[in-house]
Amino acid sequence: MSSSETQIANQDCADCPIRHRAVCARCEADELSMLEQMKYYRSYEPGQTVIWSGDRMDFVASVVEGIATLSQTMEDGRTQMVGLLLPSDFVGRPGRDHAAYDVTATTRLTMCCFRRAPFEDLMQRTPHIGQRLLEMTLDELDAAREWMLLLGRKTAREKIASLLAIIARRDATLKLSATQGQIVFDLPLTREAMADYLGLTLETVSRQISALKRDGVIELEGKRHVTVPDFERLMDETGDDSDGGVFA
Amino acid sequence: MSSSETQIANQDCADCPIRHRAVCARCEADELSMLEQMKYYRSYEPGQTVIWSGDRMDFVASVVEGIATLSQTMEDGRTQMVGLLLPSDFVGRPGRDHAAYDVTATTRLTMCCFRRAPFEDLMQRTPHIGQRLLEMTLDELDAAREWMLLLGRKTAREKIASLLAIIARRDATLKLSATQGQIVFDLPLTREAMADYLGLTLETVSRQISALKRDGVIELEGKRHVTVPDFERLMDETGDDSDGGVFA
DNA sequence: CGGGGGGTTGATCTCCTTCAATCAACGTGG
DNA sequence: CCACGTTGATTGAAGGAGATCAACCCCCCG
Repeated sequence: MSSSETQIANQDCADCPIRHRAVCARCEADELSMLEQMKYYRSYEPGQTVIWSGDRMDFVASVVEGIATLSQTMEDGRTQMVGLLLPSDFVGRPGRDHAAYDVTATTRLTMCCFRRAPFEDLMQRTPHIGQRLLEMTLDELDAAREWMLLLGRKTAREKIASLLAIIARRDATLKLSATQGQIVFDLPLTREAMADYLGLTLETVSRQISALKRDGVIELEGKRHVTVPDFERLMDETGDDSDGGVFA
Repeated sequence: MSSSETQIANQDCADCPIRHRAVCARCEADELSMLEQMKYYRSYEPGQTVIWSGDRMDFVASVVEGIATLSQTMEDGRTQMVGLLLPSDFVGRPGRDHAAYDVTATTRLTMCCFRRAPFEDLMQRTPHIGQRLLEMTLDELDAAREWMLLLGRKTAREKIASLLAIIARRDATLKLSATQGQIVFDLPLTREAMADYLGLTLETVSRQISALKRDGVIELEGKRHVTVPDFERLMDETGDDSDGGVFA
């Protein structure tokens, strides 16, 4: 546990923004109240480390608000992001008492935490939690495999386009706007974080973003505010086939 | 379903080589007999495709014997392996009726199959299956993330060394021999398959294997038979830190 | 003997990294 | 209020790791 995190008041599960998508999504009223009793919130500032790889981890948690990254670092400092944690995503692994990755807040972050032992205990008695966690883990596995294709086979330009497309699509779904035509959003990551995610250097990231701007695929206002005039055009740059991705 | 696969006689679950490690690992006698009633075996020849990405998939299965690969291909032919399926590994996703990846046998392959609907049905009533599947999926997710680090940040030489180390270690555990000092094993993959796994070209794979041989890290007899005179030396070439990997 | 699959090696090219300078935005202390 | 340092980003020049294109080898099999 890091020193400068803040402990904040619990919110009612009924009003929780991630109620229908997190590990608790399938829980009945009685199951939910069990979780409600044991939950507690923690918040972190942008840039703050939630946990270091190898640290003892006595809790599991759901991201309620904000964005965090999951990353691995080699001895010589090379680092690779292995996951982007968005609201409703789950942190920690039942049955594992040490963190396997570094978890870092990139924006202000609020997490809904459960001490590990009681959570695992409840999971044994509540199939709904395990079922939902399985579903979420399978989704993460698909995402990880999609990322393996990106890391192993895509060009720098395709990597950038793919990342932008993913963020754009996520943002559009969140705002309930259409994923076609013009899309506007803010980048939640620094150039360095993007580089760590994409297996590139930050200079290459910067150059490719400039190139996409020069070619009219995107427009930039400041460093972070992005306008995609034609989402289809962006998709063409990702190298993915035109249809819906994993499900052909 | 491919045309030239063979249907073979069922084996008794009690004698099954993967009984204690597959999805069925935690099942009680009664649960096991339910699975036993619905299971059927299929075999495939080396090089044969088990299923194509996008195909309808009416079954799930466990690998009983042999090795298969899970891979993704882009329209222009670039392909990336996203998983290596070894005995006891699970194929297919409950709740998904189309394959998300190409599955190909690299050796002669035997799978223990279950039709999807009855399997999902049983899974609802049998928490032991879901629990074990969750555990296995979490392991796969860890493996995928380790592979992301390899694909995104390791050099060609480190990639080859890492792959050799993984195969060597797996082989040693299988033979119950020590993972230190001299290790001998056979490569289950062609140079091309290795390239697809590592995000390299087959030429680079060949060159780096030659380099490791030249430097005395490995010895080759034929194209496939490998001797690692000093496993620690090989580990030094992987770029991973000396201690146990994911669990620091 | 011919042919093909799998593998090695060489020459060249290119995309991305590396190293470095520069810039804009921002905060801070004299 | 301005000099200064810091952080995040852009851009340039040079170099290198790995890709690409191509020739050739080995071995098995029909």
